[in-house]
Amino acid sequence: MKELPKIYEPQKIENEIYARWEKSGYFNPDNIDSKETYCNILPPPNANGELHIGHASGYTVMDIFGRWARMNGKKTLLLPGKDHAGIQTQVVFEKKLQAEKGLSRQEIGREDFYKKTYAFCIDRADYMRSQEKKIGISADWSREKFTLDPDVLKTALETFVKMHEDGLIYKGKRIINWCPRCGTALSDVEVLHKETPGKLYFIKYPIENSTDFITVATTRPETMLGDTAVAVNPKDKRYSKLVGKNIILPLQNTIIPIIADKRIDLSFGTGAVKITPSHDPLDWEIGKDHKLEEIQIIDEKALITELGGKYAGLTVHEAREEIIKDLEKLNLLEKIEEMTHSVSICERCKTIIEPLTSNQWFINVDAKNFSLKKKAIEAIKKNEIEIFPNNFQKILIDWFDNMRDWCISRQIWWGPQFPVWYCTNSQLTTHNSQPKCSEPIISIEKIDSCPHCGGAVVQDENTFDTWFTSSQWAYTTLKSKEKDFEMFYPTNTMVMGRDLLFFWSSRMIMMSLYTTGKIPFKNLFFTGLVLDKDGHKFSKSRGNGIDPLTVIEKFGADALRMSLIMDSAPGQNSRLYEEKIETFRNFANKLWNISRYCLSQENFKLVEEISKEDINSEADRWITDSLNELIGKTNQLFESKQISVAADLLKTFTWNSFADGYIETQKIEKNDKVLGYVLDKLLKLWHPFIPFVTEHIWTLAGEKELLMISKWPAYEESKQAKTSSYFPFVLSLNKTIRNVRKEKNIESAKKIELWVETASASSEKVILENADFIKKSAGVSVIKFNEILIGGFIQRVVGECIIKIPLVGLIDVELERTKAEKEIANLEKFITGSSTRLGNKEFVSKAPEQVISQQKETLAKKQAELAELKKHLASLK
RNA sequence: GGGUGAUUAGCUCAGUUGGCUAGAGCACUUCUCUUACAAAGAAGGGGUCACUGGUUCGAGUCCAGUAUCACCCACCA
Repeated sequence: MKELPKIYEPQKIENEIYARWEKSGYFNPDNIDSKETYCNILPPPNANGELHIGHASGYTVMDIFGRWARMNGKKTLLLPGKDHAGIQTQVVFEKKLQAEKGLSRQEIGREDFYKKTYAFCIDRADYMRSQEKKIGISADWSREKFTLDPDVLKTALETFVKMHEDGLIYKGKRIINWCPRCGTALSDVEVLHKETPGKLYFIKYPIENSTDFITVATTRPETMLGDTAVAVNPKDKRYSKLVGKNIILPLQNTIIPIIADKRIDLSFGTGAVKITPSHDPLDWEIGKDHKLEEIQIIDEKALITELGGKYAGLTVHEAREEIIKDLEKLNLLEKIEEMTHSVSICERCKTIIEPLTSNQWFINVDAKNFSLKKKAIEAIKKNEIEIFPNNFQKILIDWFDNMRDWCISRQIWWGPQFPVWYCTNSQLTTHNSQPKCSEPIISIEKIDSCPHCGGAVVQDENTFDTWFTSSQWAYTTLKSKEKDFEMFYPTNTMVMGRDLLFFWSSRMIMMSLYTTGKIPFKNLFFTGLVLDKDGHKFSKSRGNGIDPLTVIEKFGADALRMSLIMDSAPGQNSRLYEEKIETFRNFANKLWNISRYCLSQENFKLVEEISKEDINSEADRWITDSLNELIGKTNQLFESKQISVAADLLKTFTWNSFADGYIETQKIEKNDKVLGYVLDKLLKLWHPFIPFVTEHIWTLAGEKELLMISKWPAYEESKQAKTSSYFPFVLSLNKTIRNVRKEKNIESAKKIELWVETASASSEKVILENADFIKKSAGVSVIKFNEILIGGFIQRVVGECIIKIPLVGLIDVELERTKAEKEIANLEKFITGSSTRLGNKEFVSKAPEQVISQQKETLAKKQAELAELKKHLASLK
């Protein structure tokens, strides 16, 4: 056996191991022969940058479940991909274009811009794929998809066609969120709200044919140019007489009505609200119900339109100042109050959103023939999808309940254009003469001329919302091979960050139910956000980012994986920092050294199965039994998706039981077969978490096949002993003796005597059985039971035994007294509590038998210990 | 305004059907380079489980309320 380095060096082996996995072909489910399948479609990162720590976190979770499934013999598919990420990528690439070539997208034109952005994405995707491999994802790269791949896109567009036929899609003028900087409409979820200090302006509107006024309060006085009504609550007695009358809108001098609407809050401002249907969502709703005119006075660049009269061309801000000045001159400004209110901003560029009416494409999410949101709610309520953490279920249902129609058109260039064509003759001909030409033509294939009149056609300028394609990802990816779709859909697991709850998970559920009639995934697992040491989000502006590749280079991929999943429950945020990663680097090294020790044993090899004959000692019984128990618990925890608890359990077993306990013991009582058996199982159990180091050790141990496809350990009930092993007692006995030796500075060559007092026959038996081991490892010459020892000795309590070590002349009476007193205090506290409980009739009558007998047993034991200790204390004078 | 989560050792966090004296890692103190491992080993200190009530024989765990923090949602003009 060649000499192995003391320190595990992940940098030297990880790439090679990944290459072996890939070459083996087992990432591809086609090469696994099984009837059972497992599928996780990986969330596609935006193909415009690089991986960040959040991606690494999600990927780790997915890969852990994936590798677990594969080792359980399932045809396992982790399907990777990339997202074109419409607006975001357009913003990123425009900046790049400007910085590198000094060109705007308008200067190179739509077609060229699209081509260049596409090439950019493909390039980034290549780089990102290499990053994903570094993390160790066992994904099938032969099936990798991009949201704009022709086959993927075709399926997505077919959904659009079908939805259009089913009447779930309409194009109409509605109020939408408009980002003036991005120059596009945004859906509700793409808008953020920010509490901002502002002013509330109270403006007097003169009542027609009267000298009276009605005062309205507004934070946006400039929108009054587009007012078409003033509304009050019908229950508001202050204004009931005015409803039905008209006012003269100042500055514009138009006549508009005073209306009653129950959506108006009596308690806010003056209770009277100016209604601007074109520039406020609620006003738009009210305007629609009252059939009010819509006057667009703000354009798509956030400038006042021609309809704004003398203010035309001003920015919103300028117009506001001018209007306030003019109102003051007219003596129509009653007062200004300071207030904070929430301002809508663009999720991508933080520009203030202008609500305005615009002609956009919408999905009706609550159609009569197929209510997307109701179907989704129904599936969730029936628990067809299990959600981790479970309480996200309610949040999701609430969100669906309040969901409004989904605006799917964007006025950007990057992304799939609507497959909709208009005949250029449609505007020239009357509706009656050529009805069909005025209808839009929906066609996935490119159209050159109008099928009705042969005239020229133009394609709809709009581009799809990114989430329109992403929401179909669960099946568009699989549908490019019909066999895959049949085999893997619905998928087993979806893992995503909690920030995607509304953006993505919700829409995937809706769209999948519509298109396939089935849920997209059976399990929906949310990861929390990864934060820095102080609990802040990682961000470029804060400069606190942790680059996954740097971490991998420094500590290894295994350490990164562990640090991302440990100490975190589903949906909970977790923190990441170097010291934490270091502890898992240290753990990988520990496992490495454990293995190094094992491999250094003569004739060592990994052992798949052992029989009863192979178990020689109490230590062997204990470790194999504990291991079996560990396997059982690990499997349960995997089933319930508690991987961090499972990893914690594995770590405790590996470090404390196996390394510190069994290996130390077995240096004296060798049993390489058990050693090989435990290591075999541990490498398998650890593999999903830390695939690189385990695979490496596996190979060094002489295994020819890959660990990645080895058989996952099964709990064997028949093997499990009825009672737990006494061996931990031997270990602690040993430890206590060694500790005494150390305290008293007894040189290792000097043997000591061990006098044991115990009423427990089983303890005595165990000590006798392990006498050789105790003698050798603790330097004991002779062991005596229940004999009277006179003279100086040190006394300790171990389990059900009092041990005495004669050490004439070496006893520090003061120290011994202190120790004894402290222990006595502890015991008395426990005994008091325990006796009180046992004296309580209710406890005795109501608690389960097992709890009571256990309590009694412990109490008796502790009382005996206490008596001994008191005797001992008395002897120490 | 509505909702969710958090609150356990100096720090970061586990603790899933309520049951022996509440755990881990890091940090700290003391000792040890003993041939798997100093990225380690041994020993040790450190906690009224945010607060107040309730249910229960028994509560870190269940219920109600309070406080502080974080996040999310919302058409507060």
